[in-house]
Amino acid sequence: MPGRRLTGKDAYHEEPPNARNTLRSIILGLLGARPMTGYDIKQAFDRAIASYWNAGNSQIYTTLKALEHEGLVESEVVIQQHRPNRKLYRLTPQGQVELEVWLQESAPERFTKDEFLAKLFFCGQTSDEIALRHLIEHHQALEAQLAHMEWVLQRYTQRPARRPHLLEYQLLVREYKAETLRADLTVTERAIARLHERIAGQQPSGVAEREREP
Amino acid sequence: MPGRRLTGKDAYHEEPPNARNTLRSIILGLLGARPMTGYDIKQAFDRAIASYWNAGNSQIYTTLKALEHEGLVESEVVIQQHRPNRKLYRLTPQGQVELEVWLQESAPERFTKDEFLAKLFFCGQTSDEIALRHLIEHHQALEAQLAHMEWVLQRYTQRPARRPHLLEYQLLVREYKAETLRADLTVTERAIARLHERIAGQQPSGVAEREREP
DNA sequence: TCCATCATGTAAGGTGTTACATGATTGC
DNA sequence: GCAATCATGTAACACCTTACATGATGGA
Repeated sequence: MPGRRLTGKDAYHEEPPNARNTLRSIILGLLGARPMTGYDIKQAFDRAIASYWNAGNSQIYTTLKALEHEGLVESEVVIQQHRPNRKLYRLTPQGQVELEVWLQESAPERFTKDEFLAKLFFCGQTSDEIALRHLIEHHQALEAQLAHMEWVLQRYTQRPARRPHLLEYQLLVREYKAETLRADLTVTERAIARLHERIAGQQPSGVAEREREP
Repeated sequence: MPGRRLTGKDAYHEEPPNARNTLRSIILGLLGARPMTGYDIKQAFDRAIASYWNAGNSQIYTTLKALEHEGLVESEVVIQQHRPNRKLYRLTPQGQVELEVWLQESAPERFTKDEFLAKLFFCGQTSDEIALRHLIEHHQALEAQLAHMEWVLQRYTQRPARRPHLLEYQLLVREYKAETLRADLTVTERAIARLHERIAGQQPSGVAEREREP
């Protein structure tokens, strides 16, 4: 065990200038509510957080190990009879502190990446039909996202809720995201309608085999 | 001209299963409109694309090199008198093809990452005052984004525009993004108002250690 | 029998960010 | 004199994704 006396990270860790560490903070946040396994955390992502952050198992398990190595979380193996054992993680006091620091820091507003918009931006270089297809597919995806959110919302609000105060902000985020989705749906619909019109109006001579309203 | 019969890359390139290559495609898209230098491309990002994609110089210049190495773009050095020379890139026919393929592919809808929402989600574990601060800062950031978009919009639409068809979709994306921003502003304002009320209503007494629910 | 769920991971490789390096010209 | 603009890059490293590996239980 090399260099154990130095409390692990403080001595030669030095927080690289490059680290954003959002995933770590999210995991700390989840563990702040209750002890969880890697599996639980993955489910939390898929059920509640996926629409604005996500992570694969590989990232989750390795991050948990790193956090434990740094003393921010600790684990305990819960032996089970008819299923694989669970490795249950919980925050240490240090982890609690780190979480509080993160919650108080302002989040730097970094641009978000959106491949759909990036592609749409260049659609002037291809045909309107293709652009229309992208818009329609995007519309479907937005509807699916909204549906998923509402589906999960029910499973959430039916149970009495362990800590109503925690739930409040979770619902706020949900509302925020839902509102954004609805706005996106509206703009997308408007764009689809406009494109439909344009395409119908400009090609009275049949191109391939598309039919249109008399 | 080495290995021309094999169309260049097919032979030993093999496209790793892991590659999304969005940045490359965006650069191809920009060069599809007109020849550009790395510097021009960076400006295009900052001016037009930054709200849904961005890249640092390092990524741009290395990607341009990679693209040239693969034969999708070619460059020519333009000598200048009183400034550094410009290395002007343009699409090759191959690059044109790759761009068209990308424009036709459906964009997989991947979740977007939003550190602000992630943090807000956990704000039940800290004080309402801190949450309020985050919301206010976020509101300011949203307004700044909108302002920037409108500022750029003017410089754009004043000039007669080289190719109006290209501009159309660029304006659509802008409209889309602006609409989203306005929706976000509205939800944020609503949340701020609610929080203000709550905070005002619940603490006629001291601030320090709150804890109670009558 | 086949598939989904529970549960924990490793390996490989692409993507993105920050910091650093250079250097002339123009405007305040 | 100082800062911004023009212009091109490299190095280091953190972050994220995909694919792969394992194995029992319980239901259709």
